[in-house]
Amino acid sequence: MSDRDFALTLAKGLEVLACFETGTPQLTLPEITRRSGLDRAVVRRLCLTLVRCGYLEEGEGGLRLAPRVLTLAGGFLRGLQVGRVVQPVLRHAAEELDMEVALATRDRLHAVYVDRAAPASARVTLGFGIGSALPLLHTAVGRMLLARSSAEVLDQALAARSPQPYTEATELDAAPLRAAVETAREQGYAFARDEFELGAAGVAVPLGGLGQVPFVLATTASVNAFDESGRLERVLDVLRRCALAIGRIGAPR
Amino acid sequence: MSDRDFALTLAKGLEVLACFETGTPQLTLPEITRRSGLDRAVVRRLCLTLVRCGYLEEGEGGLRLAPRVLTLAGGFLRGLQVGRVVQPVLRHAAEELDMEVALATRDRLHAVYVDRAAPASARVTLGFGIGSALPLLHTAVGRMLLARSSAEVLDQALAARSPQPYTEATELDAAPLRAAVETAREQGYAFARDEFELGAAGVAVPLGGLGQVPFVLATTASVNAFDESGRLERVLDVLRRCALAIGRIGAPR
DNA sequence: CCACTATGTGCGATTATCGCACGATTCGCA
DNA sequence: TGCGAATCGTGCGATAATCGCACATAGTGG
Repeated sequence: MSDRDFALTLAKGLEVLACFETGTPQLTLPEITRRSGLDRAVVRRLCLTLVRCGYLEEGEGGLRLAPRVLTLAGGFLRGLQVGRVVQPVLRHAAEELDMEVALATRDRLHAVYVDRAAPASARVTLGFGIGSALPLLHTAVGRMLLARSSAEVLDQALAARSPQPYTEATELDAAPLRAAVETAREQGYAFARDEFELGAAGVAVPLGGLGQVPFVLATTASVNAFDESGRLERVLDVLRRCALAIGRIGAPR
Repeated sequence: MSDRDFALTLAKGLEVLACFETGTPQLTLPEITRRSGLDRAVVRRLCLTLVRCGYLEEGEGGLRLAPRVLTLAGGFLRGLQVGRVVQPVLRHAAEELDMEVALATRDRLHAVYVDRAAPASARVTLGFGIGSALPLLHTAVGRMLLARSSAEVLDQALAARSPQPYTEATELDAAPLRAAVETAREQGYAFARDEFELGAAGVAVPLGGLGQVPFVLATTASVNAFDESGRLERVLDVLRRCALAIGRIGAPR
């Protein structure tokens, strides 16, 4: 049928795995069948394979991801030297700014946290950690990532944007969204507030990149944290020094 | 050939992915061929598939894991409510003890960090973060996990233990290792020092479990942090209250 | 009691996969 | 420059693995 160099069975198996990316703790066989659009018998056999390979495990009334996927992610993180070089820098910046600081990259049409640090004073968390996926269009991280991605990606993101707003401040029109990304590219940083979470604001700066994929450094805080005059400049300053300290990610090997 | 309910191609593809778990940043096609033992042409086609599905990306002279695996791990973590409930508890405990605190589980024959927090004062890090894999036999985390796993797992771990010691203090004989695990089971906590990293010591306590797989709470510090009399008791006390606060993991859904 | 949904699995046809083989290319080293 | 080793790309025929329909069972709720 399709390509000679494309293992269809593998792709379907990965498709099944991807059904769990949404964070649903448990999925039943019929649910996976619906989400993937594959044949019921095929899904069953693929799931059995995934269980035997240790990527899924069966709970009562459903399947869930196994710790195996963490080990895989660990391989990714170690390859990037996240534990040794990134984490200390983020921690330091988080304390200095008294804000949450994160390193993020892009997976398809989402921004994804690669590492993250919060200051000791932080009492409340938004619940985003390593592997959390955020929208590209309505967050500072996402817009900075888009500004450093190809035009095609921006088009795809706009085409795929959800018609439901996250908050009352969510921008839904294409033109202003394009403009926001363009602004981020021109001024070298992105800023967004209230569009994704009411009361939250974020700033993001670029950080070189690994191959095609851009990385960015971002910080999140409650909106009023940026009210103070000069605060934004200070945040940008710290983030940029932070970016220099981390350097070209994954480069030294 | 083999089972009717086992997708061989999918298993081989996962095998290829698993080659990257060791943390090697880049792998060339011939290297993957060697590690996996598969046919060269097969490896090539599987890798092409993995690239097209977004799990691998091609760098100069090699393949590496793509951010996609992070998104997958994010699904696992969200399913466990790690971001919202676990992380704040760990952070609090880390500050209270002024030590690194981690939640870990078992993947095959390794302990793997599910989440981790370090106190603000921490200037030096061992470089272990989410997804890091630690040996089961020579760490406190690992021994507590073994104490809560089946006897078969312990046997497998002993059979697979590396003949090279990590440090001069690494216990290599089977009998004392079995005894250490048994001790951990009896006294309800595990302690280890110097066996994995010279100068480092760790304590671990159980935390209920999700299905078959046990979870444990662990803390790490330099050996002399435990010299002070009564310190161990205090650490155990905090860790156990921490375990209660997290509760039966993944249970409330 | 029936309709609906979930589940397990046999089996024949299809076709995707395998893995050898041949050829091109690059690179290091003499 | 020229040679050998290693990497790489990819036809192609045979094989066997996969597909997906179909039948059968069980649990649930109206």
